[in-house]
Amino acid sequence: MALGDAILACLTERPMTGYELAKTFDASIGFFWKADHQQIYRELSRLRDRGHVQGREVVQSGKPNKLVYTLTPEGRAALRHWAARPSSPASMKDDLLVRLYALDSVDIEPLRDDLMARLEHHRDRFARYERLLTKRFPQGTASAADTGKLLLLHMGLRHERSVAEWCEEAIDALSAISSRANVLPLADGQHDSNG
Amino acid sequence: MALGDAILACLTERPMTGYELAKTFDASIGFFWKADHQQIYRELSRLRDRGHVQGREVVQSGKPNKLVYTLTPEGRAALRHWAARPSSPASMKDDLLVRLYALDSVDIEPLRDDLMARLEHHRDRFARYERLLTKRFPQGTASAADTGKLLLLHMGLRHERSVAEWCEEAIDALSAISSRANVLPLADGQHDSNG
DNA sequence: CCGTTATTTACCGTAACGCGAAAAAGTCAG
DNA sequence: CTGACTTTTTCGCGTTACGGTAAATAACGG
Repeated sequence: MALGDAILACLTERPMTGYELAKTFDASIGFFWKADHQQIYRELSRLRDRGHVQGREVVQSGKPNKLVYTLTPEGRAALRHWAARPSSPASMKDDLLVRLYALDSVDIEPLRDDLMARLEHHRDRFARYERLLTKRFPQGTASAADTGKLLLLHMGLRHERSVAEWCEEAIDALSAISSRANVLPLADGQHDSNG
Repeated sequence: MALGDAILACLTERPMTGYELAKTFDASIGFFWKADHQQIYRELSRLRDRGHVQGREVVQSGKPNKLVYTLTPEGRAALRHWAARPSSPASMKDDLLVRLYALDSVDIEPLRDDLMARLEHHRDRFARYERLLTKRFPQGTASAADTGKLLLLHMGLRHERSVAEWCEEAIDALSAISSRANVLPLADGQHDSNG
C-alpha cells in the first residue's frame, strides 16, 4: 500500500477533502504519482477504517457537504514508520521502451510520432517545473521544511531535460533508419520499389 | 496488458522457454520491466490461450521437459498492432519521492541512508550499462535491427547518471538539514515549536 | 541425504487500475 | 427554462498485476 501513504503525505500539508486530494494528485504530487478520484476515495475510506485519517463533515449551502480528512496521530506515526523503511527503486515500465526493444518487429512511423509526442510532453513538463521553481523558490533555496519539495523539482527538471534530449536522439535515429530503408534495395523488387 | 506485450517483444529475438524468459526479465529487458517467473508463466498461458504464442514441448533427459514458446503470426501481428498505438508516459511511482514530499514529517536519517543506497544502485547500473555498451556496440553504432537496443542503453546511461547526480545533491541537502537541526536550539527551546 | 540447477505449475490473497454510472445541489450560458 | 458544467461523494464490476508459499520432476555434486 503506497497510494495510501502518498495520501497521508499530502495530508501532512493541510486537511483536505477527497475532491481536493484528487486535484492535488493531478498537479504537484501527481507529477510522479497518478491516481484518479475513485482510487483516492476508496483509499481514503480504507485509511479511515485503519484510523489513519479522520473525516469531519462540513455542511455547505449551495454545494454537497464535504468530508474534510485530517491526519490522525496514528496516521502520522504510520507515515513516519513507512518512510523509515528502506525503499526499492521502482522500474520504469514504459511501453515505449518495450517497443524500442522490439524495434525491428514494429512499424517505425507510429513509433516516431510517439517519440515526438513524448518530446513535446517532456518539454512542457520542463517548462512547467521551471515556472514552479521561480515561483516557489525565487532564491533557489528552501527552508528545511521545503527542502524536499525543492529536491523534487530539481529531480523533475533533470529528468525531463534528460528524457527530452534522449527523445531527440531517438527521433534522429529512427529517421535515419527510415531513410536507409528507403534507399537500400531490400524488398523483393531489385530497384524502383516505390512504397 | 503490457506484460504480455513485453513477453512478445522478447520472443521476437528467439523462441524461449518460460525459464529463459524469466532470466531475460532479470537482465536486459528487466532493467526497465520487472516480472518474476510466476507472472511470466501465467502470462504465457494467457498468450497461448489467445494464440499469440505456441508452445512446443522439448523432451529432455536429465532435466524436466521444457516448453519452448514461439511467436505465432497472430502474436507478431498483435505486437505490431499494439506498438502502433500511441503510448502514454508512465508515472514514476517511487516511494522515495513521496517521502521527500513529506520531508518535514519523516525522519531524515533513514531517508539519507535510503538515498545513499540508491546512489550506489544507480552507479552500479551506470557501470553495468557502460560495460554492455562497449561489449555489444564497440563502435558506438548499431544496425537498423539493433538501433532500438542501442537507444535503450543510451537512455539507461542518461537516466542512471542523472539520478545518481541528483542523489548526491539530495544527500548533501539532507545533511545540511541535519547539521542545521543539530546547531539550532529547536527541540527543547521554547521558540518556534510548531508541532 | 541434502542442496542446487533447471523447469513448470498451483493456490491464495490483495493492491491497483479502469470503466461506467449515479446522486444531489448549485452556477452559468443560451 | 433547459442543458451543461462544477463540486462532492459513492457504488459496483471486472481485469491486471503483484506477492508468497509451495510443490513436482529429475539430474548432478558433495
